[in-house]
Amino acid sequence: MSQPKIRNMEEFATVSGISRPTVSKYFNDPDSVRASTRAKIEAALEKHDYQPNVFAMNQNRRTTKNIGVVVPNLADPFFSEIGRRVELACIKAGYSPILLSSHGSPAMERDNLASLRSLKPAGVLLAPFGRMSDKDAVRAFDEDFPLVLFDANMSDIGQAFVGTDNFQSVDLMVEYLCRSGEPPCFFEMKSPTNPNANKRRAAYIASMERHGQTPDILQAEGAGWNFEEIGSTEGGRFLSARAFSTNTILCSNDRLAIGMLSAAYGLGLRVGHGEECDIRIAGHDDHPFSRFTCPPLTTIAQDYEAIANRAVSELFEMLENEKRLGSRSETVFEGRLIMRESA
Amino acid sequence: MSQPKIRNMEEFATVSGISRPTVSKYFNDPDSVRASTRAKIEAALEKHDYQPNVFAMNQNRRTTKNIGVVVPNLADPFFSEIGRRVELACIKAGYSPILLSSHGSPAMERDNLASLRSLKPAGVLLAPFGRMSDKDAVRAFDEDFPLVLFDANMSDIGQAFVGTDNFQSVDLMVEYLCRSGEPPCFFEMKSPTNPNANKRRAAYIASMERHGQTPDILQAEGAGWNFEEIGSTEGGRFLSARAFSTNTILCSNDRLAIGMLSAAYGLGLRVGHGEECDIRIAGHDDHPFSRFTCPPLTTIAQDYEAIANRAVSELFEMLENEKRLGSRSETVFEGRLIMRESA
DNA sequence: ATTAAAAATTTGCGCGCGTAAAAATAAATA
DNA sequence: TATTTATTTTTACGCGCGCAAATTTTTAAT
Repeated sequence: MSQPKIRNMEEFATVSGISRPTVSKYFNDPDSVRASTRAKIEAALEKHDYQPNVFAMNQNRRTTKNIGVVVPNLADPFFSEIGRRVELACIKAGYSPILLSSHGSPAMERDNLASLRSLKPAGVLLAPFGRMSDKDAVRAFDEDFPLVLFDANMSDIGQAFVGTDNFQSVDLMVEYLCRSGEPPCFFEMKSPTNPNANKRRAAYIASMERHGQTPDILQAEGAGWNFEEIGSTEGGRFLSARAFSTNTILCSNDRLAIGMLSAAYGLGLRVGHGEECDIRIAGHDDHPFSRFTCPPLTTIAQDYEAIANRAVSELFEMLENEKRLGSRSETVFEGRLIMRESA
Repeated sequence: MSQPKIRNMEEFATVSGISRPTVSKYFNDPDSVRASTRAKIEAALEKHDYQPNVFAMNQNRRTTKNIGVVVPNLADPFFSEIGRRVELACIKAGYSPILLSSHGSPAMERDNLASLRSLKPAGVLLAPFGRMSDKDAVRAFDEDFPLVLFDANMSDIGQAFVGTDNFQSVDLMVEYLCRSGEPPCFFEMKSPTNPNANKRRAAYIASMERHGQTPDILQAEGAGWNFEEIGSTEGGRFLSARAFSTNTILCSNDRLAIGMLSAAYGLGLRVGHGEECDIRIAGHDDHPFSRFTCPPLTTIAQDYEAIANRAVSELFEMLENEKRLGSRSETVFEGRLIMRESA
């Protein structure tokens, strides 16, 4: 922080006693210059607080240090949580993450990818809508940039996918519920926005049959992202109509379960696994608030940290190898059963 | 979408039959060129899908079209909601919002402002931590860029502030609670991270005294952003110690209230305003999930939409006038009482 | 038709940096 | 010390566009 303000890299190179191209090299990778040179530059940095012009830097670069991160909806705590972890992992690796939410709209997902194009990102981490996504747009993007999908898979798109093993996680829950009481019914959205929902339904059916039970699936009308609202309204309707064949309900995700809990409360039903309880309700995802529902929600915890870290490391591996791998990798982490009072 | 790909503005100008500087002018403001010229350019755009290089554009521009939006914590639904609305309002106005979360850390708030500097934003909308913020950094930023604060105020920083009138909103709640039952105690964090918390405490005291009641404030130990956790643990402790002087508790915000509800449930207390209930619990903010708590939470709704829109319009007014206004404007919107079952 | 105003073009410079190739220097090895 | 190897410097060019001043063309008004 001295008087004469540094205006550009040329001036900074002068005051640090190093040539400009070398300084440029330093900023692209501090380890690529000799230790003594690096020390000189960093000494100068202490005094003069110069930082290269981002726009000029990226103009001629083949690839920038930008990493695009696109999630379907930041208002959903699941995505805000996983987005946060991805963001931090990128910063830690020396990249500039750009976190974009599609606000629940597949059209905006397309727009977000278009915006990212102009930022020449080194790579992109995308949690796609899935079936609702503009498949052509995503595929085209995949061809132009290193792309890693997380949370929701799309067949043959992206160099890698990282998510949760829904079959394992749902089976874990079904097994627990069957063992500890009546077998679960399954409550979900009629037209789910997310491919995981379909996998969970399939997993539920398979798991129930394996346990010699008959699957019972109830689907809520309604579209959009107001899952709590839908869970409450439609779930309440089913509850008061006694539409569930058993006293145990497995919801496709925690947000539906939270709505269902609200409906049960409104109907005066006692939720839980105690003797005096009327029904059991379980969810999936370990939503940040599911610890504080009444009663606390039994659910499956996805390993946010592992998913985020693996997605990032998959991408960075691609970036280092500089070339697309021949094979597409799919990584799924196991879910953990979180036993609380609701089931 | 034709064969010969357009590489730069020069080429695009050629195919559209317009000179490059005029095309440049068009991209900076489509209305600044003659209608016939605009038509020609847009016709060419249909065929050739060219878009200017963002980095080259911003390199020499005095001011970019970037708008920085910084919130303390996107994991908090309040900020994710208001951030979303601000983002959309910016896009609508033809700007490029860059939404940054400080993840609960004032140090990252400082870093975020530093990152924004290098993006030469046309203006910045900041929801600061307040007392915890790096005041010097924010003030310095204010001197270099058009800055509008929202949600939390900092005296004499920013050209404008937009938020909620805590005195009005808390008074509304206190008045309702006093009228409909026992006067409220006040539950809050001992060391709040947000200036609104202090205003709400002061508002509570003032309002209670106006109603001829004695204020009773209980403060929870603990720091950080796990408000539900703190509300549950500390709130539960106070509840079981019968530390509250009345049966009515006004929480400083909804997240604390959600924790408190969870604690009350654990203790077997019936929450609500009915005859058979033990305590009443109320919150503040109309958190997206407060409709689905058990029982649904009585609270104060902040006018997210109005705050976001006003903050954006305040900023854009500054941008148009091109110069800093002499006076600093402060706008606060009234809160609405949302009566549900918890109080 | 003449004039004035508005818009478009031409010309030309420069932004701040990436990058490549060749030359010079330093460090590591024999 | 001589030689090899790794870094750094020099030199030079270009990226894609903003911007300003002067000139020309178009449009509107008289």
